[in-house]
Amino acid sequence: MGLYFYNSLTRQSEPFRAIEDSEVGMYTCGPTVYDFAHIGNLRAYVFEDLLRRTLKYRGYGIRQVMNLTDVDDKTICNSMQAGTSLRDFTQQYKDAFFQDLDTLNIERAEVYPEATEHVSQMIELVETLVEKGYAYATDDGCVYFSIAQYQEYGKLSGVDTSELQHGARVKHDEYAKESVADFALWKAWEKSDGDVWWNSPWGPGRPGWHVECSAMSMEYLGKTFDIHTGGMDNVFPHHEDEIAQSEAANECRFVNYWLHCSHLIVEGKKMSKSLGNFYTLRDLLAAGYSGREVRWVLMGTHYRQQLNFTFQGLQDARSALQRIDDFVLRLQENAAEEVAMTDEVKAEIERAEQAFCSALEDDLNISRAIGVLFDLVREMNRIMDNAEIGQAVRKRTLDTLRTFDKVLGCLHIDGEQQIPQEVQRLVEERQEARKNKDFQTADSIRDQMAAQGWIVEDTPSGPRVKPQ
RNA sequence: GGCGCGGUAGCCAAGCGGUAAGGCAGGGGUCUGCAAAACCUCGAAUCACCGGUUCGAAUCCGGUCCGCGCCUCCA
Repeated sequence: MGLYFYNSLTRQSEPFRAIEDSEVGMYTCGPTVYDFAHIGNLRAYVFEDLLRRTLKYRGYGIRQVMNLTDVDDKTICNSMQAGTSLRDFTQQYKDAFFQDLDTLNIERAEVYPEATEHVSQMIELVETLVEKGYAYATDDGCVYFSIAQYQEYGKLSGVDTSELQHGARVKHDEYAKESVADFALWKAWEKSDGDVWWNSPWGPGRPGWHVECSAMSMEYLGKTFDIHTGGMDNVFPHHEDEIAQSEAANECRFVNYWLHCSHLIVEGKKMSKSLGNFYTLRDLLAAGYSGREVRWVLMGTHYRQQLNFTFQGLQDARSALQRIDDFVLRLQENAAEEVAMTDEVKAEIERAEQAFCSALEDDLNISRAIGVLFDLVREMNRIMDNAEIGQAVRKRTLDTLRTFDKVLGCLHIDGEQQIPQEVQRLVEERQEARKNKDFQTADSIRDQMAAQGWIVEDTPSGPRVKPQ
């Protein structure tokens, strides 16, 4: 059927057509590095990783750009409170961010531009907008984008600028804006900014938030590119403003497909520090969960669906992954003899591969894809229960799982688990005892192994050893 | 107030006009020295509720209730 995405811009599912198949340009809104990422942020990054991996799986080349916002109000404020330079302050969270990506097995983007390294490009963009009459400078040294000048403003979010609720969180008197909906492209230096400022044609100051993504996407992906993603909350104003800036300045389409990911709630409630249900990845690791368990949970719900993150869900993930691990282990056991692949097996595998792919093609329907995976696990287990299967089938099935894992990124197929000699010796001793019908000794050896973190299971073809 | 999303078994979650995938948990069974794993099997008589459209609706339309999001820098 081909790849389909739900495009926020048109509010419907559309077939994906890349500008160039060899390299899909993708801009994914990245972290503001003033704190550790929380699981809500990470859900978005996992979603973007799934998107990236699915595109690759379908044969596209990728050029993904993810910005690191290392200057904004909060970042400046927090760094001053911490008494460190903006650079040192953000560096620790940049490092933490990449650690989190690794823990969740999120593939690296091709480029991670930092806002503070691209201020000159942002200034250029603002200058262009001023020249073209889309932006105006005020007496206090700020520059604003004039919504009134840009006819199509609101086309992404559907907001009617004339009906924007005034005053909710804006201090009217703070800025000399022509219209409340106008947004800052350049913010004049204030005392609270400390030593954080850059020179500009409008005096010292720093770029507005929205302009960074327009300038950096243009720098690394060109004026028009394929996909732009982010959280639902970015639709307005952030992405709306990006469209306005970019299309006004470049006089061409900015982005072809906008994909937005829904938020998550925790144990049925909105995640918030005051409710005590606010978690970073570190919190979950400290509680004994692994990165892949967290990845499984964050990935398992369709990205446009609100995800209910629960500790029960993490437990469930552990069990589900264990089921797959056991299946992989079973496939990896040496088959005594070569048994040809039957048509039944071949058909089963091909059907699974086909169904897995078409599920993902349908706007990344991961839940359906995972269902296909488990269908395959059950069918192949059934086949193995009923007949001896040979190496060819095992290899073919493992290859299929490897292919699935290119997208899922959390199956353990080729990680070699070395069984310590000591444990191996216990297994042999236990086998000896079992042969002599000395089950008391056999069971006590099993307990001994368990104490060392190893499980032994008896199968028709001999003992199977796996870590606890 | 404006705009938008969602409510499916004990829990998580697909399905979005043709009679309810999958995972976890639970009951029963097969296998096993015992286990474990695996397989088989049982389980939704309100798919939030009320109307409507249709031969047929969890799926479409209208209303109600509940949860959630955005409305100036929050994924």
